[in-house]
Amino acid sequence: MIAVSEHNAQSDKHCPHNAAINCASCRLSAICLPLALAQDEIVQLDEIVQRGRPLQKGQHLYRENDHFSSVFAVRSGAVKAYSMSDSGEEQVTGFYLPGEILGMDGIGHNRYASSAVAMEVSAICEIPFANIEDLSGKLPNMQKHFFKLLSQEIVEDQRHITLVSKHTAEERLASLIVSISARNARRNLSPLNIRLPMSRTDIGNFLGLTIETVSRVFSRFAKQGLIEIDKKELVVLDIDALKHIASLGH
Amino acid sequence: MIAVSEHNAQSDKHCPHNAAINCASCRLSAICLPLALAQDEIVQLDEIVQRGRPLQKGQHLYRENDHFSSVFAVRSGAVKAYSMSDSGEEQVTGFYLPGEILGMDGIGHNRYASSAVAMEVSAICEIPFANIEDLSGKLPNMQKHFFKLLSQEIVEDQRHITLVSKHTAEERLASLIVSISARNARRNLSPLNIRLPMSRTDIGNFLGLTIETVSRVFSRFAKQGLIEIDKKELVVLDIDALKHIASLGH
DNA sequence: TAGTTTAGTTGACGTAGATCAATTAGCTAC
DNA sequence: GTAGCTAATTGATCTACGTCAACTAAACTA
Repeated sequence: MIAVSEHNAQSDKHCPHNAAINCASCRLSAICLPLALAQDEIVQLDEIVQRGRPLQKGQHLYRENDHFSSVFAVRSGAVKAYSMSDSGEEQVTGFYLPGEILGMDGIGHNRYASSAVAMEVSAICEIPFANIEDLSGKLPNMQKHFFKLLSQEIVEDQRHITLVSKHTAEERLASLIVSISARNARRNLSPLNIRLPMSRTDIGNFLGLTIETVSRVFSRFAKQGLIEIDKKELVVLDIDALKHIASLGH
Repeated sequence: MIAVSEHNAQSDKHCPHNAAINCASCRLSAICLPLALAQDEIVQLDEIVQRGRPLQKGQHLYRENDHFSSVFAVRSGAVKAYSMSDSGEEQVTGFYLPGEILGMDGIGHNRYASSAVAMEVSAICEIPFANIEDLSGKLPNMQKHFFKLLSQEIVEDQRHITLVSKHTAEERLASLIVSISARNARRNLSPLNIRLPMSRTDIGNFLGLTIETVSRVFSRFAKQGLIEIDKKELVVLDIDALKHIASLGH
């Protein structure tokens, strides 16, 4: 585990990835804790959250089959979760942006079902699950919050199943762009000027497409005037058109 | 809601779908509550479980966007969950066999994200979620159990994403056969003589394939001597070969 | 500054599975 | 009985996307 608190005072100063030092003042709390948690409840949660030194690009937060002990909230940067099939192939199961929570797939069998790796320098909050369980027993709102979080991930995954099993390449990619745009908006970032933290390979893997198809569809969208794209810099020119494409049946 | 308790004493006698009248004596409890629940804890759960009259084939347990109030355990029969995309297309999100629990996708937004319909005459236990929350606050084991259930569904869904986005038609169908076989075995039914409760259309929809492809792959498996199939009666002749196919990379 | 590596783009071609269509086998109705 | 369903099978053809391959442009290094 890399994200646990280490007291390296040096790197903890003046670093944009260490802006928040507690949940109550974290400007992401509205996403991370979309809550009916009272002020004192947040304080209690705050006490169990561990904040580590930023993860460098390529560093793992946890690996598939590691013993499960914590869930994690992304504070800054971006994290990719992926699992290996028996046959050794990688499947990207999700991208996690600031305010989002990952690692909940480990609860069921006390082992993580996926690995998580930073796609860029990232700050992470670690929340030991045993403490969440304790706190949930005492605070009904907390319990409810985590039941909801888990349930929402189920719904998301089922939407993703529909996406990859019934939709065309254009619909899948449009859907991802719209999703990232919406998640940027939630954090008060521009929904139209996006920096994609993931590679084409990751996008393709996540969407069940090859890298070549991803590249071609980006080019096609650009040619149609829906986006401008240069490497990882994406400008959305016609979000409505993309939403329309994303919601088409196949 | 159809499955709530109605006191129709008539139909509740001598019916194979009403064998168990409480959780403690239900022979499915090992699956439904794969638990560290103590005897008295099971009794407390038992008190909140409502057992209704059997659902007829085609009857709904709940519908997408219905107000969420309960999760459901299948006691006998088989249930299909599906959702409608914006474009009006059906996506089968899961098949639920005796001992399995459905409806948890409703927790996140207080509305079911899918509809659930009986594929054959089915007996269902309804468990009001508010009571689960109460009980979970009091019984840490109960809380843990439901956290696990939700997490396991996430893991299952992610496996399914891999299946439909990275595997061939043969691998998908072999995987489904192996899954149903294993779930039969868990209930002490034959893992080799299977009655499929779902139509070819449902299978195809679940696996992201057309009905024709499903039919062709069944025929191919039969020709290769891996199975015998006649309508919904499936005999598995070579489970190891099917497991091998199911675990191949594409 | 050239030399290597890595990420991405674009084109030509092949294929798994979709689509379209015809046929069969139960079922229910009357 | 036979007319009218619906579910499933099988064959012939089509196509979206994968595969293979060539090329470009950053970024890394020595």
